[in-house]
Amino acid sequence: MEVRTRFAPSPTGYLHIGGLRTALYAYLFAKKNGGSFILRIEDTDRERLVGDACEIIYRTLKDTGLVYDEGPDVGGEFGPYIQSERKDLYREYAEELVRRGAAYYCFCTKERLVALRGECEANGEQFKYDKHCLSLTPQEIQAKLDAGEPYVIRQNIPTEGETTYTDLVYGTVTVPNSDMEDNVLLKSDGYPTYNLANVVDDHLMKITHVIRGIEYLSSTPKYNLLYEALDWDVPEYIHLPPVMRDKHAKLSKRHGDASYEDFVGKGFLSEAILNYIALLGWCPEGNQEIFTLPELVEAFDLSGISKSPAIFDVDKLKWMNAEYIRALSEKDFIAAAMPYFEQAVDPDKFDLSCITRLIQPRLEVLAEIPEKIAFLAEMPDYDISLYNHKKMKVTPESALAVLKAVYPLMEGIADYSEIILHDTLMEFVSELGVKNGQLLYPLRVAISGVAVTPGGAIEIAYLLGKHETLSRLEKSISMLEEQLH
RNA sequence: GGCCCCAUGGUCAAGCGGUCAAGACAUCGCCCUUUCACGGCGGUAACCCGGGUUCGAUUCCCGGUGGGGUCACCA
Repeated sequence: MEVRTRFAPSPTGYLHIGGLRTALYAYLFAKKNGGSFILRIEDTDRERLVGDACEIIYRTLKDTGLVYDEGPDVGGEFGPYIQSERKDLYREYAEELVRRGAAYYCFCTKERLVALRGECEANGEQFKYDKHCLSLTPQEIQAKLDAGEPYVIRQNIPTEGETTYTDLVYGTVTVPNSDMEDNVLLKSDGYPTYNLANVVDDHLMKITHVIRGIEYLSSTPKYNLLYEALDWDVPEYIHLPPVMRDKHAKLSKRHGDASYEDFVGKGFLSEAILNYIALLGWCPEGNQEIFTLPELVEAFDLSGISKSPAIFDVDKLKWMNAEYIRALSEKDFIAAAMPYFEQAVDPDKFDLSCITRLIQPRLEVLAEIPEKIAFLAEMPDYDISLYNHKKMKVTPESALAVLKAVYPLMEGIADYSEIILHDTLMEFVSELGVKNGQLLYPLRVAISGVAVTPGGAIEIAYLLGKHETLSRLEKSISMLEEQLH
């Protein structure tokens, strides 16, 4: 039988990291087994809908390469793939469940439910619907229906016994039936709840493996009771441990945790994010950590899925992102970095290939680019204490002397290329009989104006061009002269 | 609180009865070096506790503790 998995998000906003990981695993499992990956939108809660949430979901899955074989915007033979468009379907099955005794009409008012809840709390008991409407006669039910009384359809859970199933990650899970409640299957607005919709759709869409968060682990027996009542095959279950922000809390928007889009906005590469979250809760057999999507598909195996929560570690994501940045070809790097280049400099004025060579190995996230190259656009005001370098035995005084000596030399370079610059300066170093740093360190400060730069004096002098370099050098020399005398 | 699930360094984690208990991130030190990175080398750091089972438990069982999940006309 063909393996079919699905990612079934509810369109309530952006796609968070945990949700994206669920989608990833569902995709990997399907593809690893040569199966299909389906996207289904679960929008049965009409009050929590967020306008463009579906678009965000489509876009994120496309950006990350998690292409779904069937879904709202791509079609498929089991559509529609948006639950609100399947509304009428659920009522049929809810009524069938009623006919089979696995569900029943409930006309209880909100007020009665609230009262019941209050009563339970007063007695220190766990609230549980009391099956009040289960005792209604068919005639009574029909009368209420005819009178147009609002109603819901509830699942009729056995009061005794227990329900067991086997999860492919967690193993055997057993829940006493008495602990489960007669949940609402069909709401008074005619929409199904998750309890009904997930069962109906997973069956109709021929989903073979249900991959979802662990929050469904203990309610799965309820769903299985539904499958059984309808004489349907129960799918395999793969529940996933949560992705945590820290030891106590899950990653969530409410706590301001970053979403996939936030990370992209900060200069994280899509591939790096996906690679990192793949390893959050799953471990491949070997020690490989950097994986392309196809490699992940190849390596993915259920036995590597962890059972305990995993804390999201931005530091490791940063490291991995840096690995991905460094692996980019020059062309790809420039393309990805261009928006950031533009924030700091006029890209037309600089040798981007050279800038790339300098900053590519020094970045963890693309967003660091502007701050690292801002000095190229304009030399900042700086303090002459920058010239102090103990190990190099450089002081503002020694710097001044060396800068004055090197100025005419640089002024005299006719063919101002990186190589000539390098050879000229290195030759001068040996003439002076000093260490490289005693010339190059102060020179770098003099033309950059900052303590830390990507690349050294030679590269910076080249990037700046002869005119700008000399002008900055001149400025630095006069500043030193002014302040030292 | 009831029920379900989980438990190896700060973090991700390998391990699946006998290991000096992998690897990665972070951290620390050294090397490289014109600053900072990159790169290379090395260090610090872990089996939650108590009972069993066994010749032998990180590994199996039970209890405790700790953590997570769930108890909606949300998913």
